[in-house]
Amino acid sequence: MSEPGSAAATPIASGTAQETASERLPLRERKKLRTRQALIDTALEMFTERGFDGTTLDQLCDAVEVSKRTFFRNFLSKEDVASAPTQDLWRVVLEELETCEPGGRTVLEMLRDTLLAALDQMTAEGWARRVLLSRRLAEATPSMNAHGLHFCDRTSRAVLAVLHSRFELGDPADLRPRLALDLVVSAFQQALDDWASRPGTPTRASLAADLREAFAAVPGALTLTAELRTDA
Amino acid sequence: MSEPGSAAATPIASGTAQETASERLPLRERKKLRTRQALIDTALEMFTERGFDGTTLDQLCDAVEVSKRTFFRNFLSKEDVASAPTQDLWRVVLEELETCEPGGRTVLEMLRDTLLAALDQMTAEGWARRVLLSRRLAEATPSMNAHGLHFCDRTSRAVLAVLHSRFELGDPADLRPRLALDLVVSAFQQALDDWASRPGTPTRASLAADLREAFAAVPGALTLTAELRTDA
DNA sequence: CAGCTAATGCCACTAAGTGGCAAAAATATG
DNA sequence: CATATTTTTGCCACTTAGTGGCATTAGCTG
Repeated sequence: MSEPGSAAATPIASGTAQETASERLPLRERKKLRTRQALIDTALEMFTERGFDGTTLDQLCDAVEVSKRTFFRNFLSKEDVASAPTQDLWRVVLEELETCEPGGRTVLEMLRDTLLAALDQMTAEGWARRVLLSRRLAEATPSMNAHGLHFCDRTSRAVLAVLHSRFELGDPADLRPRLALDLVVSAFQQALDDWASRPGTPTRASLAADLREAFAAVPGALTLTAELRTDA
Repeated sequence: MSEPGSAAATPIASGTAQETASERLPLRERKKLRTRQALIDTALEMFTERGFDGTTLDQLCDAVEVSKRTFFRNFLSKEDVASAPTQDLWRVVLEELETCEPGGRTVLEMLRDTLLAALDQMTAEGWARRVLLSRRLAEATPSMNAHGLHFCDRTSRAVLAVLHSRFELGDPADLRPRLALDLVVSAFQQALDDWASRPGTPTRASLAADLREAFAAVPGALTLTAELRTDA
């Protein structure tokens, strides 16, 4: 059980009041989650410090005191461990999408709001910092960028499947839903880039602001025109 | 000289009339191009036959009678060789973009027309078939899909750079150009998917038709709305 | 405490990708 | 035509990502 791809998707109903969502699990599960988190944190640190290619899996596993075999029971690849933070967000997006109501909005607006709602739920300690490191690594490392893009693509298709299963979108061969979705992804990526390249310590709130700004620019993209430069 | 990434970007001015663009090169260059093309063709064949992961580089190199070292002087990775056909198209898109005139069109229209113009230039024998095989492989092989997506991303940025250098697009932090570009990429991918999944033997002309259709759907993507399903 | 289950560690193995250097082929030069 | 020069190739050794098998350990259950 518990294949690498699917994170910890087995949260047991909580007993008391406030819990970090990982408490009250059987000891075994908690231990698993701890090593998983240790791998993510240490990987982000080491990759940032010595570079992605400059860090071997053996070094990472030594640092966390875990066998390489165990690493691959938790993650699909070396790239995978470093992109885990972003994957958390999209997993929640998918969950949100399962229960949201259209309420007269366009698909684009609905997806934007879902994304923002999911972002509001990323309350885990240090999440913003992890996403930041992850993003910067992706920019600097081709293979990580490729992996992230691939994940994005798979997630897009999953989102599209949920849209089609829950909503009436007419002809399944209609190209518009995927165009709208790719627009959402584009806005998200762009917001993330801007957010990550800003100096200082970005917060979840500032990411939300960047997201809103990116979405606001969408309508203008269609009518944008260009003039030949006169200078240079 | 001649790094793996940059294909044959050194076409010498032709002497006589009609030439396949690779003639009249020094013998050495022609030989290089021949082995390169042999690697591409054989790779597409073997990958399609026995699967991408079911074919080792050693097997491919044996079949073409070339050392593995030579393979890596021509291509960046195992994935790279199989996505060469698509890369050819985008290289021409970039060239076209260097000389095109805005002529009152929107950026979106200009990019669409450039893409169609580039497509018109893909006259190499069997190009359509190669793209078809390449695309189907990408759909079936995660690592190839990731590689293709990464290439797309890099190319997008290159296109964006050309746009900014040649045209007056206002604030460089403006988000609209990239949104427009990602829309173009989305339409392209979608057209390619539809084209490749159609039965029979797709042609360049039918790809052009799919492309026009995809672009026609763009404006509707913004205003698309959804109703909750009543069935199921 | 005994017995079961599942995660882990260890070992050996395949295959992608890289670097170095000598052999060979193509081109330029006398 | 022979030779010097430059470019390309082949070969070999090496690192590292990723996988499969099996014994061991640690958490769970009656």
